Amino acid sequence: MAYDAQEVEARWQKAWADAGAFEVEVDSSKPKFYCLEMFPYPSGSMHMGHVRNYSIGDAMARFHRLMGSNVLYPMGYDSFGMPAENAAKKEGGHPHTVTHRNIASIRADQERMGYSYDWRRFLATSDVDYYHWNQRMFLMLNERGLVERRMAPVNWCVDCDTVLANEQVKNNRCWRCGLEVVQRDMAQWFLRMTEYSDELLDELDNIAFPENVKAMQRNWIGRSHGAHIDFPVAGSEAVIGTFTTRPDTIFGVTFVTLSPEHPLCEELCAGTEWEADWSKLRDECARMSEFERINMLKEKKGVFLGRHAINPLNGEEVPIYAGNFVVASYGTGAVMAVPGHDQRDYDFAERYDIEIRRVLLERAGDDPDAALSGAFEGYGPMVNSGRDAFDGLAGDEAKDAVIAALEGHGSGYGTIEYRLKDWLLSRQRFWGTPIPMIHCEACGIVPVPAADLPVELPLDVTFSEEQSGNPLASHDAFVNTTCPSCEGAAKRETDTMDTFYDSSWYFMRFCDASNDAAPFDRETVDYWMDDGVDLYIGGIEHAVMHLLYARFFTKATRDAGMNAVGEPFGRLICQGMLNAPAPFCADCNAEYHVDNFGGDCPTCGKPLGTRSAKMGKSLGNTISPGDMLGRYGADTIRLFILFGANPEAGMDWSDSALEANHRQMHVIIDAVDSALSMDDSPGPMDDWLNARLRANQRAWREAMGNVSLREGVMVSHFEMLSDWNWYRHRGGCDRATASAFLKGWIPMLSPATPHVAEEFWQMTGGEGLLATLVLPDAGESVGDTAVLARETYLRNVIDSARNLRGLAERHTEGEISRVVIQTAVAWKAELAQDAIRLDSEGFDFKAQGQAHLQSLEIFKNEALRGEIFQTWMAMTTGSKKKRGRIHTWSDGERTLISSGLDEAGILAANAGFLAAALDVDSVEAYSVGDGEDVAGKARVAFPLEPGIAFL
RNA sequence: GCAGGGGUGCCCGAGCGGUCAAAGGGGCCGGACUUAAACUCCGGUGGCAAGGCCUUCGCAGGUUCGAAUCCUGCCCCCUGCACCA
Repeated sequence: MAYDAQEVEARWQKAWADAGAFEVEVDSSKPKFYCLEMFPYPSGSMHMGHVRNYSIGDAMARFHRLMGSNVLYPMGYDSFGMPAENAAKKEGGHPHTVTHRNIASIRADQERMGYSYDWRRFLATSDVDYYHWNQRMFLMLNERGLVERRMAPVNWCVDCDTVLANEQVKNNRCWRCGLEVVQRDMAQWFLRMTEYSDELLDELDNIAFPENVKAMQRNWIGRSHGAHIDFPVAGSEAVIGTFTTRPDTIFGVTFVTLSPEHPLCEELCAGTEWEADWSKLRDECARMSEFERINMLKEKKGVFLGRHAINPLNGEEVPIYAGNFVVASYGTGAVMAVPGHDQRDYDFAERYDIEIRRVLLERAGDDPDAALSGAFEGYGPMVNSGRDAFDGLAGDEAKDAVIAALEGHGSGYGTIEYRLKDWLLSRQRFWGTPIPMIHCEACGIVPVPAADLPVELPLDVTFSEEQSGNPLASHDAFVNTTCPSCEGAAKRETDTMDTFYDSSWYFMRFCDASNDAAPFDRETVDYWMDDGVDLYIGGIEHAVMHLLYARFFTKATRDAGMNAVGEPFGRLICQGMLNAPAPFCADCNAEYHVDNFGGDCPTCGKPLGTRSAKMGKSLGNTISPGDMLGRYGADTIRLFILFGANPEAGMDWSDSALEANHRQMHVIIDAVDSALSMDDSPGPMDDWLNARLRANQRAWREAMGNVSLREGVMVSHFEMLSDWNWYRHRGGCDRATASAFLKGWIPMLSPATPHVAEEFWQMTGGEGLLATLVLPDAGESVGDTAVLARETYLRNVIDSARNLRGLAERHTEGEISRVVIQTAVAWKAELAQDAIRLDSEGFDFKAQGQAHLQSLEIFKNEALRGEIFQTWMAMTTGSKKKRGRIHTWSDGERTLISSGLDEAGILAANAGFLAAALDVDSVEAYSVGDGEDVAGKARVAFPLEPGIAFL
């Protein structure tokens, strides 16, 4: 077959589309498989990261179709967001136009790759028939008390002109533009995600996410068990509330630290000599840049506020400080300081010469008065509490006792703190879902009634570079409305929703994408979402944000009765990085733009080397999918991507490997061609090929089922081929066998290289489209083990002979021209059979092996005794370095031995083939004793390991 | 600092107690085919050696009859979080 990838691929893509091959509906008679890739933002054209993501997903979708599943595999676009708005400003258009242009482009790229999406389910979140349902869901969340509007200090990005959620701030910088984030106080809309903190955390134990993703989420939620403890201020009505995870150290408190922004600070020191120092510290912290903050980590600073706090359990007065290391937004923004048992407090106490007190022992029985040379942060029995009830208690017992005492005094209680904050939802941007709320002077804030939805984004807005702020706010027709409650004049909310909201439930919309009466139908979603999305593939960058929001949302809709499942994603696969070579300076440990290839390091001037680095714009080491498609076609790229690395592993782009994969495509095509031109001539290799097909299919099913695509492709695109080659090499040429082999093989080719596979399917006269075939399980035939083992035996003999050949050449004068193979003498084979039988009965060879041997008839032969003993030991117990053969023989080998394999017969029957494989004129094979003992090999001959002599 | 994941032959990568000098691929070398190959096929690719032995899976120890695989310590790399009380 002539291979024109462009023609073949376009033709089959059209055929699949015409046949609606990938369109699915709920069908409870079949197991479902929901395969989903993380929602792409349509940024123009597809990049290699996308190609890897979708090639993995498509292979899995196609595999599960072959396995008989009803596969839901949809595609759509997360199309709200700033880039389209910025592009619209640049070209003086509307983000809607930009968005749809980009969607058309990326979709065309995806279609060229041959991905098997059910395109009827296509959706774009910026289309009103999607965001309508965002608004409906918002009303639902509001009714359930999960929406809240409150003043809050928010992270503000000046460049993006909007607020950011905590999750969207990285190192105090905007996740999108990298500009430093500033704090502002604003009225904002929140979703009360913290209502689900515990479930979000606890359910992580039960879901199949990669460990690192779970760790990141746990870390992000940051649940700490501890106690709230109130420290009254001496000579004042004020009380300092603190949070601690170590109530067992309360008797070691020697000062209390407030964050400089804490409202009590000013109250405590106003008008005193201490005020100036405090306000200096506060201002310093307020205008601290990220860089300075990191430097500051090393320097713990504090100022005394001139007042003292009272330890509620022992009445002691301890000084109150403001400290730059206390975070205002975590816990209460105030910390009880225990320098003896907290390293940070220890450092602070040393610097300001505050008492360091031991109140825990490292080991029971230690000296309670032993000085501390650093903080002991472990758990140990309490000492020096001054109260009998506590000394000696340790760990949880100690904590519980202290909490009980605090609760008894009314000066504290056990509590739990979370690092997780509510989801700040509102954005002061245009290109997002309008929040369906109305501000009425008379009635306050009123939700838009469901019947009045959707609140649509106006299309008659012109964007320009000069504009600042949110165009919605100045769009009178949008803003001015009437109050649904009093019908008076009112104004619409002009904030729009964070785009992560859109992607928090899209996987449920895909299940029922054309529903125009509700976000989705419950029965439909319960069918597809049972146990969650079966395979969710995407990047690690969503480990916290998207995956946490989506989990929260699914639980909220579950509690609203909209769906049954609580965890949206059953199995998550985070694809590894895609790397490509980039110039690298080893001395500076820096990577540079590809423009520097072959040049010198811009920093130190030394010649640059090369290193694999994450593919990206900044280094310019990207590969264009379009170029590669034009050169090699989709199938080659897909094969390269899947065979290059397993989905979760990092992967290096390599032009030479890509070319090698393209050659592999040609080799497979040649093999299929050859299989189509066989004669009707059954031969001894037919059974072997059939057995290999069955064994390979089993291995392939297992690998693919585990998403070990590299292993799967290795079987389908490499091992099947080399088995075919071996079959031919061994003289196989039967039409019926070849045809059966192709029927089994071609479907295995389709997950990775669907276009050529479909072409082959047609060439071989396969029924219908391969894309919709269900591949029957080939199972296993009883004789397979023995058939495969016989061929393996032959190959092993060839391998050993090849290994020996080099040696033989050095010890033989003249050219080697023939090989004599002596197979093991009959009594050795009988011993082997005996050993295998005993082993299967659980015989203890160490304890009874020798006695058994001595009881055998053959052992009476004194001349053979030494050899019999050696052979028996080699078979059963083995030596120090090598285990007995009964432990190393494969099932196949045991079968061969037990069935009394005629080794010499097999070798003699294949003498011609062996001679060719070993590059000699002739090969002679006989059992030891049936011919001359050439080169003394008779003694070496062992069952399945014949003596081989080169002459 | 904390957490998660890693370090395997020239390179990429599998293996995770004995069948392991270690799958598979890339590269390189040799042979066959061919007018010629950048195609394809076959073989080789740690060292010595008539079947055995020595050295090797980040470094150093340990457990075991036996360790790439298990344990301890150390070094290095990647990823995330980071003054979280």
